Amino acid sequence: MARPTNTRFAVAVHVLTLLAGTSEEVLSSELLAGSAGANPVHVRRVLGALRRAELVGSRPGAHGGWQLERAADTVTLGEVWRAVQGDDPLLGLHGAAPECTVGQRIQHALGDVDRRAARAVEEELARTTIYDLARDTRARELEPAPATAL
Amino acid sequence: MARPTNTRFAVAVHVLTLLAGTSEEVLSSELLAGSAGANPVHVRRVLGALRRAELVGSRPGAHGGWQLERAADTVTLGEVWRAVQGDDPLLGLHGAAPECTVGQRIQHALGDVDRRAARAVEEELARTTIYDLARDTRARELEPAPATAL
DNA sequence: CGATTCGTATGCATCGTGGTTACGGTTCGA
DNA sequence: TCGAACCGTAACCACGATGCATACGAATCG
Repeated sequence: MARPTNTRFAVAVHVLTLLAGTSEEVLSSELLAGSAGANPVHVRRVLGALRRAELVGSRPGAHGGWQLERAADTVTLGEVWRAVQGDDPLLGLHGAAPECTVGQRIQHALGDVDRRAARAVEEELARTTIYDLARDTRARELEPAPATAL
Repeated sequence: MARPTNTRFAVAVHVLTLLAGTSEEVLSSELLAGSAGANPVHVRRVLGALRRAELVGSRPGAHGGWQLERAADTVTLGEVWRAVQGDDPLLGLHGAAPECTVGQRIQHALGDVDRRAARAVEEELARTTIYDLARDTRARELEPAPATAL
């Protein structure tokens, strides 16, 4: 929740955008980590989750690396979120007193609320694709840096 | 992010529901903490945020305690979320390599995505009020415990 | 066979979270 | 007037999650 020092989603989006925008066949985790500001092991762990979701593929060995498994405009941020986040609760739960029936009811209701909120997030994130980000990034990259930058 | 061990929102909703459902004038933080499965200091910290949002009020001294400042059916969970969570990022950010313009663009885009997701959560949460929870809880409390209970 | 890169386990430092204790201020009632 | 009951907040501590560093094995290419 809430206040996540959790960078997995951001790293995943960052890496996927790079993979979508490159002309290379594959990119190494070390290169991706350098751009994302993380270390290669962390990037590989995140990419492992994305591979289980069949969003990316990897090739070991010399000249190995990572590549997109699907067209960038079919990969929504909602899928990325689900791949990285799973079914973890979004809002956070708590442990009410077990002897309090009221507390149990509230916990149940909060579970519903949490699921609805998680679905709302996924639907909102589904409105953006990796291609959208790669296109925007590339477009701005070609501009001569607007005077109103920052 | 989101794997929040953060219980503030849940505690806040729990406590507000209790305040909405009681016939007492005020409830002490010790009583609220007992029901919510937390300690009084934590509850007071959460209630402090809710008071700053003018959702609840407190009265010190003997026979003091907490009470709702507004009608329960006008307090949405979206307001509670905002009061407790503030503007903290929902999805989590990361620190891209500063020398990488692509990374900066992605971070900027992720900021937009995060704000949109946070707004989606608030709008979804705004569909439920404390009164809804208090009513459901009370209604079920009066039932003779359904046979399919767990 | 050696270099490169993935895959994963392990240990570690850091930080957020919540519990605990403590102390001061406020209100009520004896 | 004084003590009890509460709020308000600070300080410290323990626990768990997160991410980094290192290491080692497996796979692939030259």
